[in-house]
Amino acid sequence: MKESYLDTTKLTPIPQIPDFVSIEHKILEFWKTHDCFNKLRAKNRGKKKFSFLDGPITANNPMGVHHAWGRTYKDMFQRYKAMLGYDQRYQNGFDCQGLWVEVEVEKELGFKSKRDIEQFGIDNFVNKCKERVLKYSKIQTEQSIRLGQWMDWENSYYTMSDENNYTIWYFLKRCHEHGWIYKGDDVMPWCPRCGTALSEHEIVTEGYKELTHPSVYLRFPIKGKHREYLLVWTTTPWTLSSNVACAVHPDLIYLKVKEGDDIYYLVSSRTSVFKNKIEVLGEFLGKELVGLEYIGPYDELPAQKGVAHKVISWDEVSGEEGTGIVHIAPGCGKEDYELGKIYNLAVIAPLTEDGYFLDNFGFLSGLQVKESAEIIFKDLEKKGMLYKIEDYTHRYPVCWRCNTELVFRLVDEWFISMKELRYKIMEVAKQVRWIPDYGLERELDWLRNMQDWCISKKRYWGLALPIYECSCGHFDVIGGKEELKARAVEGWERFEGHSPHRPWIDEVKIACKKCANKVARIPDVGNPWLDAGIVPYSTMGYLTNRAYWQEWFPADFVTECLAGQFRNWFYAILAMSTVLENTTPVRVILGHGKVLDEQGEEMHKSKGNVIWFDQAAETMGADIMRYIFVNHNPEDNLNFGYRVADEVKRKILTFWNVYNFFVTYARIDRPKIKNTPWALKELPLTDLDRWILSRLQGLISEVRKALDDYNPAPVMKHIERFVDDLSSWYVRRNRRRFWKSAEDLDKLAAYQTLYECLVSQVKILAPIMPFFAEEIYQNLVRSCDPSAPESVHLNDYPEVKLEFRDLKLEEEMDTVRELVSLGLSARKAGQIKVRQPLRLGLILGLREDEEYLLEKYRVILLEELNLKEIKRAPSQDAILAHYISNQSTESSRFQFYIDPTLDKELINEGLAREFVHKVQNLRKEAGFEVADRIELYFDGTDNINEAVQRYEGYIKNEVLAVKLESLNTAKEYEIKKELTINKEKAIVALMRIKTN
RNA sequence: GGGCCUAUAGCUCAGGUGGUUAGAGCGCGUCCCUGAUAAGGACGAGGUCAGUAGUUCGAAUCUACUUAGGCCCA
Repeated sequence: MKESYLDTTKLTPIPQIPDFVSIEHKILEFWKTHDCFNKLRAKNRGKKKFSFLDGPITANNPMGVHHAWGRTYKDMFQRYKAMLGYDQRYQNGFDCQGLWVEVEVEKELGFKSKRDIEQFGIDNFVNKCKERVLKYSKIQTEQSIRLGQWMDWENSYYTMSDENNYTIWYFLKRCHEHGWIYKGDDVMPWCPRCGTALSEHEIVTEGYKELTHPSVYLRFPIKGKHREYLLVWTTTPWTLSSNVACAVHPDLIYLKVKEGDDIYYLVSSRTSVFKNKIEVLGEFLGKELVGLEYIGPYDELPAQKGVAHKVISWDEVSGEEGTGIVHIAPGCGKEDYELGKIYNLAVIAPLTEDGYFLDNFGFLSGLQVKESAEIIFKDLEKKGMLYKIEDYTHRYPVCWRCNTELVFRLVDEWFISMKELRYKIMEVAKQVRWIPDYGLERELDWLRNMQDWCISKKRYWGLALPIYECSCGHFDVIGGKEELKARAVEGWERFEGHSPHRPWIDEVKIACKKCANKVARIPDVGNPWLDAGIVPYSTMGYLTNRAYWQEWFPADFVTECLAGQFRNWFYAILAMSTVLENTTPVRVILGHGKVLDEQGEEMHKSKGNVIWFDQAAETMGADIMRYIFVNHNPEDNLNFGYRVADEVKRKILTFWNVYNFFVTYARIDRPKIKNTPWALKELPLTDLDRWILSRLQGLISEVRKALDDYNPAPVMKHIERFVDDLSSWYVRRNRRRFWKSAEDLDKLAAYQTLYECLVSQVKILAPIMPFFAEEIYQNLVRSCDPSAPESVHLNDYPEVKLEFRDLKLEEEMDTVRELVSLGLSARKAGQIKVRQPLRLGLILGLREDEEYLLEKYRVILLEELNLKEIKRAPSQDAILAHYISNQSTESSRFQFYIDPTLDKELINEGLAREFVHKVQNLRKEAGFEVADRIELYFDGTDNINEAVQRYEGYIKNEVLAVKLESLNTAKEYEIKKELTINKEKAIVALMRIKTN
């Protein structure tokens, strides 16, 4: 960049208040027209690398404001690194496969069950899923662009891509080589509507609902005894069909009681369940019941044939609810199943995939599980096994997608064993820098406790698990497309040309390695976190371009929402990278909280408190949203809304005002500002100039430190503080340097200083508020300096210039501002307004070696406080009795005293200043322009007349009056008013002078 | 039941390694400024730092427990 003068005539006047939304649309157009993003990429190509990895967004719906939080971080850090010169990939990602897409498509098509899908045709259905993903990925792209995200949108990755799917195959094969893949039967939570098990990752807390079900007390006759019964309680009557045992706690006390003619066994703490008076016949420990045989409720069903029913011992039995005798059905409950393994119990699984009773369940067969309770109760009553029914409210799991009540079902699923792997992943997790740092603890806790990873799902749209299981029991895992082709013995030609999805992939059959039989792929699809977890490999060409992968792997940075990702994406990328390379896929993970409404409540469509992204962007503006997000502590949830947006707007408005101030006067003055900060070195800088420049270096240093440390929250605070210094001290103290008519170097120094502050500030803001920064940059820099980069985002990030740093000066200025504040406080205490000049201020507590400050900053102190003299008080003796001190003396080591004595001279000056003030108000009231010259006529009390005469020159100068005369000489005027000036009356008339 | 996090002014939040009088913004009150003006500024009121017990010369800060809320798991 060549040093040159700015052409300040090119500055465009700006509105009082920025219209963020319209600015943003204009800038979007500008970036597009000038291809700014590609110019940025070209600028940094081949330089040092910053590898950001995008966690895929589910392309299933339009994006919400909560997505905008993470995306703001993603964009901000990439923009920041770009301004530091880093080459980047800018790849966005879409998550495509999985049940959530299927559910939305089913809703669209009005489907109720898997049968509807199969009738429709799996190929048609899968194509619909693909279409939906493409539709919403396009919408999300548009929304992200609206947010200001700069990404290589043409090159977004899709988890449904061939490369992604085949890289997962490769991963699964590697797992299989370790012997970690197995088929397990387990009792899993199952959604009868979706017809699939829910993996451990999906049973989330919101997946439970408070529900009331009929619970039932039953009596099971004990074999070999007359009218003696086990009293048993259950909340899931349908599982009684599969009862094989009853469990008691071995160490709790049980009772044998008599009610009428019947004898019951139950735990001693639950006798309140009886309907009538009872008589206790005996008392013993639960273990004494173990081994008893009883007649089960459905022994007559074919499915129950040959099953012996016994009492077993279980430590988990509670004496606090039910009867202390627990009905056990290993085919219908997870814990029951575990117990069944220990006691070698029969496993009876009663339900089909969609929740109907199987054929060998007699009168129940073909019945929907949900409709079975009443029928079962009636049947039990008929058999004399029903004791009583009672409503019971409990937390019951429901399907997180369709809200259907879950059942537990015995299923064959495919798993990755965590036995060895979990400890390896834990080691890898420790290589990551977690922000917040407790993230590591959370992840390790999850890893310690997680079960084997269930990777299969009995659905249609998803990764085709490359598992080929032969009827002989042998199974193979295929590691890629080529391998499949080589092994194919049938159907390849029907598959070729299609994506590796159902139903096309299922055409291909291979030969079993063991028995040479033809083998089909298992019909299951994969867990979607496999899809997202592979992206550190698949998107960087692990299998197709290893050199490229090595350049970009591991990623330097990812950022996602904390909620859920420890068990989902963070877990998946760590697990898969551990298997493939035994190393971390990412160096830094920044997690952030959730977006709530302004009341701190979860946003829900049904509550009507949702703020949609599009609406927020078009109402408050994307930059304001970004400001809100960046300004927030990432680990805390964020209360988002229009009130907080207005607050933020007001803060940024201060900066806009300073910018406006600069533009207004620079357009009038046309100062010879240069386009480089080094011009400052040749100018006669004042202490205030040097002070704000030093503060600017401090700001740059703090902001860089925070961003380098992935710590965004303090950034806006630093910026706000600087803007406050700039506005309420630098500009306020220097106004007159800009206003004065002389074109001297002092004025130029002020302009050059303010310009440097504004331009640096704009660049500092660029990654955070890219539109706003661009808007100001185009006017402030680009319009007056054609040699400047075309976009603010093509600039280097500001660097600290140590030669402008002066910490001692900053300290001094802090002291000066503190003194001013104390002086104002003293005035307040004495109820003397600032417009009334005073003779003397005295400061107690100022050290002798600090006395020079009063000389050095004399003008500032005297002007700010409207004093004639300011002095250090060496001791209390210097303080006279009538002096007034500032109020709260404790907050400072200084005490500020003013002498409130007013003499004639001071009173006159005070009157003159008050007179000016009132006349200025009148000018405004009359609607004059700030630069309009006026004729001023007045008549007042003797005191006022005297003061006005005495300060005639000052008054004329301040109110731009060319004439200041007695009211009776006025021929015409535009406004005339009686004023009260310090309790004295005056009449004033103004006449604007016409300029041609 | 277990793990992690949080609790500071009416509201939203700052307060490395313990150190006198606990801060900011918004809101509120009083006032100032009026050439940034449907802005800006000053001053002020407002807090037993969730509670209890401990460690310490000294605790918002460290420890334990309790209570309330959040996230995750069982």
